[in-house]
Amino acid sequence: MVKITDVARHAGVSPSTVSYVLSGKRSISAETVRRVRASIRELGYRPHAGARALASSRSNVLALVIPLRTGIHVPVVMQFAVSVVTTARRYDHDVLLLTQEEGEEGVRRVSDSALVDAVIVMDVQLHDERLPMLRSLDRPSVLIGFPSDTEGLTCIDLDFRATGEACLEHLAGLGHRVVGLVGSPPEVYERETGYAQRTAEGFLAAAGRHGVTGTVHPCEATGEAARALVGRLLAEQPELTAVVVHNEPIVAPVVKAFQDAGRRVPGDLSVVAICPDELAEHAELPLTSVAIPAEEVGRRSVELLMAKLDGAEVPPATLLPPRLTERASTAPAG
Amino acid sequence: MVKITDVARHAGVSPSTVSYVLSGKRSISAETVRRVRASIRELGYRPHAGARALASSRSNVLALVIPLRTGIHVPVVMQFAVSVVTTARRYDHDVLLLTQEEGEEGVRRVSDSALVDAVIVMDVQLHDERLPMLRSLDRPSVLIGFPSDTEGLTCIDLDFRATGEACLEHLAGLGHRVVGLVGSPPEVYERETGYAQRTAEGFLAAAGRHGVTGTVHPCEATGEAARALVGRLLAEQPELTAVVVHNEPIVAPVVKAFQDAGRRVPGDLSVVAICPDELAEHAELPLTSVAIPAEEVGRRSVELLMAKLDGAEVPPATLLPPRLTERASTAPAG
DNA sequence: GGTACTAATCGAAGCGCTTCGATTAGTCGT
DNA sequence: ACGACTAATCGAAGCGCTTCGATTAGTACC
Repeated sequence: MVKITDVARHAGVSPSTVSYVLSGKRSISAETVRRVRASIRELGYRPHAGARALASSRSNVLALVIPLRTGIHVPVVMQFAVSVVTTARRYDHDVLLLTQEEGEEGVRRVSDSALVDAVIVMDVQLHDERLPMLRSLDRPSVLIGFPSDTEGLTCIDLDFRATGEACLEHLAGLGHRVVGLVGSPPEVYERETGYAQRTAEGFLAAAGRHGVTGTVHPCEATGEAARALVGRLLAEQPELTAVVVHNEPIVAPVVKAFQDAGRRVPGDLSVVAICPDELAEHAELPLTSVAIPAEEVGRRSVELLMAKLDGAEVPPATLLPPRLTERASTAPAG
Repeated sequence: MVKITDVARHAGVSPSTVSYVLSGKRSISAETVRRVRASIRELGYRPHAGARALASSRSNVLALVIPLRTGIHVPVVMQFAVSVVTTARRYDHDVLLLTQEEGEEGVRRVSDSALVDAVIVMDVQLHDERLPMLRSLDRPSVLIGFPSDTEGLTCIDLDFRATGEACLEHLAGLGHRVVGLVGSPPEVYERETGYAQRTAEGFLAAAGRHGVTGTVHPCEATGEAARALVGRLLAEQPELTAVVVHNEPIVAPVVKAFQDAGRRVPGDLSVVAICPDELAEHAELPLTSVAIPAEEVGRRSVELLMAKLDGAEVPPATLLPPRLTERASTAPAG
């Protein structure tokens, strides 16, 4: 193994000079920098990560905690993880993968042992049991999702309230006057990630502002439940001309149920989905949708962490604006 | 930060004794072990990962290189990654996530800097450009998939040859005499992972042995291509009573195309898929299939690496036997 | 020309751990 | 009772790096 003293000898300087060339923390003459760089290249030198971490108390590794719960859309998690890794590399950091299975203990372990410098936690619930641990951690962290109490934390996520508004406003703009929100399962509205409530709030608030009749309908994530709900909607709200679907697994079933009931999409009924883009794109009928911006959330999380590691103040809450993409499932109200 | 000397003082022993209690590399009296353990717990001591890595030249971290290419089934990658992380933890190791984007350079970097002790590389191609690097690496590695030249490497994967055989034999056992293999896109049969060829070989070999007419049909991974192929099959092989589909994205389209052509599945036509279990299970019609054993591959990869790190000899090639699960898409030949 | 800088470099200490003798007691066999 | 072990423990060296003065030389100012 080639070490810093080898490089130093080869370049005719002291080890500390090599270190300063690498870190740029002191000024070194251009000529010396050149020689040292050449030696490094020639010898194929790589600083020993452990030694560096020990001496500098920085490991240049981030921990990423990914969720395993069922009901999580796997491709989105993956997209997010890739984005985190890619961005971390731009800041000369690597990413350690932790699963939620290990829970609190895992984060504690890698943090207390100084294996990582900072932590990203995905899929944070409204009343997440990991919050006290994250608050007491002596390393910066970023949460994906908003707990009910964000005191002392840094959170980032899609702005679901604005998303609910955007969906309704798109439909209102097309002339729809009676719009339903097909939402998450009922229990999600009490606990969990909080995004369900926020979407509904935004949806209803915008409906109020635009004089649209908006109603919210929680729905289990099964095809059956979706068909049953559509049946009820058709019976009870004959004026309904559009729905927003915020429940990934049943996006397709809902559309199909309306079609099977003789409604043409988007001729008789417009549909806006809140779901990953590739799901909306590759549906039988490409759907107008607001995407989960996994790539951006991942990138921004890392950027926030880097700022925190540099000792900078960062906004405690980052809400990403929704982007609505028009596809083939929405049309002006007939 | 609490360090080993703190624990030593608290327990009334020397630091080296604490270290030996932790590593078990020398015998320590039961009483001392008890006291040291108690102090560790009481003080909340965690060895500093960097210091440990520096002193022991072991980081207890594995690198996992995941693929990003399109055409890779994301949930399988995820399942695999989770299995690697979970198993690694059982051996007191963590997992560093690398993307293929970084390529060779990434592996070199984390390996040469002693950030990781060993490497797992997913999605290895027949003529993978990373092979020379992996061979020259001074750390153990395990490849998921078989390159054409496995000299000096440790590889593991589903036994695709046996998989092709198993599919055909299942159908032969049900009395089918003319069976088609709907395979990967044509180009995959030349380069890439080699699994396509092996499956086809096994399929044809078994067909020969059982006196079955077996034919192989490469197919692009689009619904259109699938429909076109099914049209041709129906026209050119009227005797055909079963197909094996080894091309994830078009499993459903192929089934649908046969149904649309008036063939009942499995009444008139049996279908065996080679694809992830959850895809076969959750299809409209649950499909008889051979699964990609992602969990097992992940687990075994880590076990192989741990053995190599212990200096043990391991088999250069591990072929996992296929498991065929009967579901609703196969029936005796009418 | 002397003080006061800044730029460039070096040497040494120290980060927290593991590991290799060395040391001390105790056990056994004869 | 004495050499020959083994079990249990300690002390010190050293892993490869960063960082903090200290040092030297050169520049600027009045």
